Amino acid sequence: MESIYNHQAIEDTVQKFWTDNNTFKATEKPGQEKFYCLAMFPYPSGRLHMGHVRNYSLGDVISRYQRMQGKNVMQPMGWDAFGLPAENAAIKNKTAPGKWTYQNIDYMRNQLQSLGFAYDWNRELATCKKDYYRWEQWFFTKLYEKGLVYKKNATVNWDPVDQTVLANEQVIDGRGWRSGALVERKEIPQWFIKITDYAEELIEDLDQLTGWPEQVKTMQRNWIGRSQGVEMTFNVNGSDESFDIYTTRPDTLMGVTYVALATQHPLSLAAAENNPELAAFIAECKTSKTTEADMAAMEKKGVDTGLKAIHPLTGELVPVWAANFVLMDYGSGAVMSVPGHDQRDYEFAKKYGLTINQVIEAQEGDDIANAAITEKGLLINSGEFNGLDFEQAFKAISDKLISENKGKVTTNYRLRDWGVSRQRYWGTPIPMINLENGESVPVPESELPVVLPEDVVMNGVTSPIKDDPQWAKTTYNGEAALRETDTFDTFMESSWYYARYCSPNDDTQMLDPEKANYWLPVDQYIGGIEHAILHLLYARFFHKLLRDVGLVESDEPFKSLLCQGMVLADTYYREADNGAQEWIAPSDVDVERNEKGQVTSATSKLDGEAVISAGMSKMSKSKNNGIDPQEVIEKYGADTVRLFIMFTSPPEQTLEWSDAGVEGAHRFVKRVYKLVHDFTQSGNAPELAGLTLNSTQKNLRRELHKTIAKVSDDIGRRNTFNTAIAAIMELMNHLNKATLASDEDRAVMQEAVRAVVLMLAPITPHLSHHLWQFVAQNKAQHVEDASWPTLDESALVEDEKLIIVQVNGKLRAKITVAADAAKEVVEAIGLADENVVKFTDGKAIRKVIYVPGKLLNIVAN
RNA sequence: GCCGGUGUGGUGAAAUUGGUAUACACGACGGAUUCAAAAUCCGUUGCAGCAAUGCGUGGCGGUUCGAGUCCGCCCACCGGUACCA
Repeated sequence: MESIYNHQAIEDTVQKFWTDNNTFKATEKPGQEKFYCLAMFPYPSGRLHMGHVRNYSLGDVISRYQRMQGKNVMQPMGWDAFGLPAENAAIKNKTAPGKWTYQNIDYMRNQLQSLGFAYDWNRELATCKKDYYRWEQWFFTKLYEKGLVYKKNATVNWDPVDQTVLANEQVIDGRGWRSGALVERKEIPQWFIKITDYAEELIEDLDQLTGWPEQVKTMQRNWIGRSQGVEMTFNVNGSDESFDIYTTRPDTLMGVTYVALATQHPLSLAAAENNPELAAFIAECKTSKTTEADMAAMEKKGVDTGLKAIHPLTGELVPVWAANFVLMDYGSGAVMSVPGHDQRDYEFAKKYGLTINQVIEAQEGDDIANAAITEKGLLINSGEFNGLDFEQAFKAISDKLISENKGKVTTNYRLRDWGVSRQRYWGTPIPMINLENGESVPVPESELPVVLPEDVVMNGVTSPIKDDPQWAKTTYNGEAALRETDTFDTFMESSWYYARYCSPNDDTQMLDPEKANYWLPVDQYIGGIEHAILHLLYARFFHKLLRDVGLVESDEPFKSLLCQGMVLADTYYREADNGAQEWIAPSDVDVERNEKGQVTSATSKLDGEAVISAGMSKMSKSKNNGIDPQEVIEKYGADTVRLFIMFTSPPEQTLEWSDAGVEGAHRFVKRVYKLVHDFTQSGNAPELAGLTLNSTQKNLRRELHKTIAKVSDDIGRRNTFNTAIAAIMELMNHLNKATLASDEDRAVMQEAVRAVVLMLAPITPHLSHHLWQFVAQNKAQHVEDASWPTLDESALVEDEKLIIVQVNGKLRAKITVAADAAKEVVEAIGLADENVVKFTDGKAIRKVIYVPGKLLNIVAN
């Protein structure tokens, strides 16, 4: 064994060993407990950043730990390869999205391999390959046959200058990022999948997911947003027209003083024909933002349509307004307004001088003159319903509406159907054909896949398959027809990749049910908390669709979920002439900070000009703030990088990236190497069995087994790898002070060194592989085939306990007592303590609280 | 806006079930080794105070013998908000 730690030589050799021996190839073994460990696959953005390193280190540590527990582990890796950044990069670098993507994959695969992750590379897949997306197309046509797919109009961001649809991310301050034009809302036909048909099951099955973080389940529950309410019809005065509204507060129905319609509601549009003010308002609203956050934050505006609606219970006429906060896409495009009891309606009514009626009793502190009374209470000013509480009023009012055939009680969901159409090139072509008569039909199975051409030139505006007059041309039943030129939302690909990994090369079917049912569900899924809703909800939905087509048996795809916190880095930008933001990498910026750490000035290293500091945000391609691990890997080695990222904080926590401390991790790795080296040089070490230990040796063994207990719990149950590493560091501090003089010393050290190497094996696998050759009992065994160290409970026994003595909750003494000392004994020793006496002298002892083996609190006054 | 989360030394963080606040590291300072440096090793390190001790976990208030942990209100930051992935 070399005396100096050479990370490069060790890591190269060990990685070659893994490759040559196919160490991590996974196969179905019916007799052995399986463990499917999956970290969310990356978008091939070009280079790994520290967020990836964190994500994949977590997955690898868990995989290797489970393998040491005797499980049949499968850990695959692949590429979420379709998406918007490839198009942008292609335009910028004058290349094709496909070429750019494949280059990135090659580079990033190398980076992953250099980090030593235990992937079964035989299962690698890339979603942009037709072998993959053909099955997605096939599945979509199955869903179409099942009636789960439909087409309807939906709103997109339209850039009127570039004549193209923009993603939300490409709209900055209401303008297109390239053209700078004011973006408009535009309605275009798009394909939808009926996720709302599964809303109930998606909410109910959250209860089965005991291995999921509560916060993620809460977010999903709120997102799906089940509510009980009443749907009712308002008739328009003096016409045959009517419209429906839904409310969860029918108890406030008697307080309705106006109703609000979407500006795109047919009644609003009709009323605008001879109302120039309304027409102007509708036109103005065409440029309003489409995202929920912008909608909620914008100023609430409206215009009176002049129409009057008939209140379904009182028959009174209430004004009908067109308002910018009501959306035509969602629900019925109309809402009832109760300004007395809804804050948004209240502010709107105050602004436009509309009537505010109070129909719920005020609680203490409420004042209808200042704000709406939004909490529930007894009804007033509601005629026959006065005095009823919420539940009674809900029932009485809904019963009345039902009996008069004007409404019904319904369960509603906030969740909307999944719009899967994108007007982009770099995605899975939607396998539909549009006929001349306006109908759409699925591409017949025999003609699948619909292949996306990869050898294209991007003009920066239109999708190449939309530009090409030939690509869409096809025939259907002998008639000329056109293919759909939209592509799928990339969440489609990421909704089933976890299942495809079970039979990645099957070219006869989407999934091999036998293999899928062996491996699924995923035992441990790991990914960023930013996917808590969309990706994880779509994947859960897809799994249920796969089940209902008969491809899998389970109800849920991911048994346990570990959501890592984002890795953040500073962001800097500069505004281009057209108002677009040009993001500058933190490594290219010189920063000055004040003593609070706030940025006082930031300048580009490239040209010395000032740049704008935009705070911390998650590492991403779009903000150009990813920190590439390559430099650190080369300098310190993969083991150090892995150890550092796992040590630096618990996985769920958001991490503001800083490499301060990476040298400390490296120092630790070197200390482990040196300890093992020195031990191997110290002479023959017998096995422990039969030896008699002195108290120093016994104490060291206790430290060792306490550490084994803690590390096993931290990794196996708590997923707190940082504290596991801290515990090993503490043990190392003890071991470094131990002598190796006697056989007994060396026997204890041998046990400790073996345990340390094994406990570190999931975290620093190259180091452990290398060191295990020198310390294993069976020198022919590789560390990948070794078992997790066993805890010796008998080594943990302690004769004495440290008791904290408090007076009135404040620490006054620490006493050591026999481990089995009775309360009376501990109390007597505690009360007699000199410093305790000082604080109890002259006071009456009111109470003594004893927490066995831990704490004594004396209450005196 | 709404939903979810986070806030503890100079820094990353620990305290697992309400029981010693700051483990383990980083940095800083002092020392050993060295011709010197790097590397390595040893020691000190929340703030105030000579000390006893007091104060101290974003802010204000509460529950409790005892609160970083539980409850209420507030502030700041992060994620999501349906076309970034």
